[in-house]
Amino acid sequence: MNTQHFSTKERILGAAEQLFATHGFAGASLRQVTAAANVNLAAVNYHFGSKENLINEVFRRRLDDLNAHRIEELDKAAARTDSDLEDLLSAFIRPALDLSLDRTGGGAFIRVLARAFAEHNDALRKFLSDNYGHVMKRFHAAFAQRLPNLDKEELYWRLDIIAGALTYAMADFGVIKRKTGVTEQTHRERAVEHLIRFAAAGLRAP
Amino acid sequence: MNTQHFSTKERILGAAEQLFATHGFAGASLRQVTAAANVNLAAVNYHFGSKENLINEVFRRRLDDLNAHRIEELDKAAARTDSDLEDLLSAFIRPALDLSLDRTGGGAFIRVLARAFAEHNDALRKFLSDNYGHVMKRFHAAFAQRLPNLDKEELYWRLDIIAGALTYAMADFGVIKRKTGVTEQTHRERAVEHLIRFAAAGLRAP
DNA sequence: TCGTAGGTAAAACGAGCGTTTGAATGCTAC
DNA sequence: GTAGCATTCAAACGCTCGTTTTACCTACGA
Repeated sequence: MNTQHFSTKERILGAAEQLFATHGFAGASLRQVTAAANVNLAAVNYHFGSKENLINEVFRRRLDDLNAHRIEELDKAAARTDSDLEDLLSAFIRPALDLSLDRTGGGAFIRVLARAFAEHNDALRKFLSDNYGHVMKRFHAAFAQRLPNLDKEELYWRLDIIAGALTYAMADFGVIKRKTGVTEQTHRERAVEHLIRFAAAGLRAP
Repeated sequence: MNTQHFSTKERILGAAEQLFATHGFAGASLRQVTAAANVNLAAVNYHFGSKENLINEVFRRRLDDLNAHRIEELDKAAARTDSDLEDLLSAFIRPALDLSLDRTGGGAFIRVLARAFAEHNDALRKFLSDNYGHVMKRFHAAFAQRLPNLDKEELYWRLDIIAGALTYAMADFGVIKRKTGVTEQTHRERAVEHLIRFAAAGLRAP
């Protein structure tokens, strides 16, 4: 993580992601971050202006990719005529799984994202809604097409529940512990399979 | 909240709950807490010993009640011969709803609980598992009886997903905004109805 | 070769942190 | 009424926080 061929900005972002995931935004200090990144303390304010803005950049770095992949997968699923509910769910869920398994710290990012929900920060919510609201709209439309008998508002509720369960599962909040002999990757993939099966049945509920 | 007929300890616990929910454990200072509680700064260390211990007491105050109510409701549902899956889910979910609507700050506590999951604190997880693990066991047994064809491990996964979705819904993490003219109470009750319907279908999935 | 701009460095700023201290206060039992 | 105890209070402790300042390095175009 601290290897020298990453730029100062990249090393700060990586270290901040890890430490925000572990200790929270208030709990991780810039002195911890810069020490972990092996850069000078003043580098954060030089490159990012403030701690607040560093937090925003930690989000931007990952979310653009995540939601682009979701749209990409959704388009693929929509193109095929034989795609079902599980395929749509997979388009939404698997990119998050891939990110959580990314070896450059994506797993930490999912935990950061979960913290962001807990922060209940209005500015951040607006940022998420403004930048990624269209993704939710696209998925809603796709699901609505497959579930023509489901009330629109009811569908919104159910998608919200799925997003919550996904965040919870990917951030490893749950009580189910990984068994010895099962890799982290396998554990997460199983969680996704269970989640998709569960969510598909929930969506099909009358 | 600051009315004088509450004891100093009670006023500190109430103010701490609110501020931990809003700003997190690290983000809320004892100066903020004692100011909101209208007590002297030194009162926290006098009555609770440390900030760390104050956090523990905030949990203990609510969780004993919550899980006692869950067991109570579960026993009631189990006693009736015509009880179904939805009744069991209700026994698990409604006490959390009631707590979230409690006018003495229970709503804030649910958000504190969600933060605790995000903290990923091993000591806290052990505390929760030690003190309330038997509740999950009771519910697992009850669900297993109603779903004899469902694999035991599969059931654990699904209950974990439901707990995640519940935490997410009750802590108001979701993107669904309360419409004007709908009270907070009504909004939460609708969330619970949706959640129970969704979860019941998910549990019945093959 | 020199001037300049981009980046890094160490040190310090004022503010706020959790905690401790010791004196003042209120209450109860004698 | 007063001794003894629990509680409250103002003040201060040492420390860490995010941020700013100022000096220094280094590379590159003129």
